[in-house]
Amino acid sequence: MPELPEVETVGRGLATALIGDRIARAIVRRGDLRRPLPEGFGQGLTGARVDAIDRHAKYLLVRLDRGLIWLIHLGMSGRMVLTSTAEALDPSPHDHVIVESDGGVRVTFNDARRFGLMDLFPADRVGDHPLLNATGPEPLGGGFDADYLLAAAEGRTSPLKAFLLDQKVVAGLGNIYVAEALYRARLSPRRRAGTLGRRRAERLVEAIRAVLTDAIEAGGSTLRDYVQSSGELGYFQHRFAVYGKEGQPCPDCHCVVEKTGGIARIVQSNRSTFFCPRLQH
DNA sequence: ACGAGAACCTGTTTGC
DNA sequence: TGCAAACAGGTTCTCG
Repeated sequence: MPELPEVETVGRGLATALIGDRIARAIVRRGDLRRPLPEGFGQGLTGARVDAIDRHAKYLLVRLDRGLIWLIHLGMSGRMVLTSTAEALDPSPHDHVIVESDGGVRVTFNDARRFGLMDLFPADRVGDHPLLNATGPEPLGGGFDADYLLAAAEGRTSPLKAFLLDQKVVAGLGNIYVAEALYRARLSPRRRAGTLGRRRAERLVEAIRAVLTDAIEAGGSTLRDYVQSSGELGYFQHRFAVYGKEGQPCPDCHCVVEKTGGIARIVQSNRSTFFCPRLQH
């Protein structure tokens, strides 16, 4: 489910709910996530104060006092649900980790597929954490520009779709926002990365930034509603131009479903790709 | 080193 | 309606 904008939204929701408070209780119902939770995970969280929450790629870094970082990745199906500790504890299936603050907030990590993961480690080791080191620049940060992308794409024969999904190239894009960014940049997902060239690289960088910024904004507005109602963070449906729109008219060129018209769906790297074959080259 | 594909796991949607 | 296949927004491993 979550790509960069969703993770950003979850982080903001957690920050509002938790920062400044201490973790009064941590319950591990199932520790075999994508990787097993580390030894002493629950005890390490208990009693710690939440000082800050940062996002790096699709990871959340919950900075605790005592020099610890609680690392969270939501995987494909991970969700964070906020409720009140005043309610009775009544876990649903796939509620794997439950954390309660002394401020009365209960945070439930639910993840049916268990592709998500958590870790707890000393903050001074953040620089050499293998998971965090495996990611490229933040797309909304200063290190991501046409020069960088051009250099990264040099000589690469893989399609732009696979290239942009590679977290070492740029951090935080997933299947949805790659499709949306390529559409916005008018670039075919099948184009070989190495054929990008400067002008297209500039367009692509701009499109990636714009698509993510829009989605984060949309997440911010849904956050206000969700925190008050369902308590579920980060699950929002931004309106997409091409993702999931197979067979529908292209929003920009209005081409319709014939041989060459409408939004097409193809499979690349075992994932669905949506694009407008008429506009994207 | 790179790229393609399978694998991890479970729930939901689609198709016959 | 029922059942099986396909599919799901992520990452990582293996193989060529």
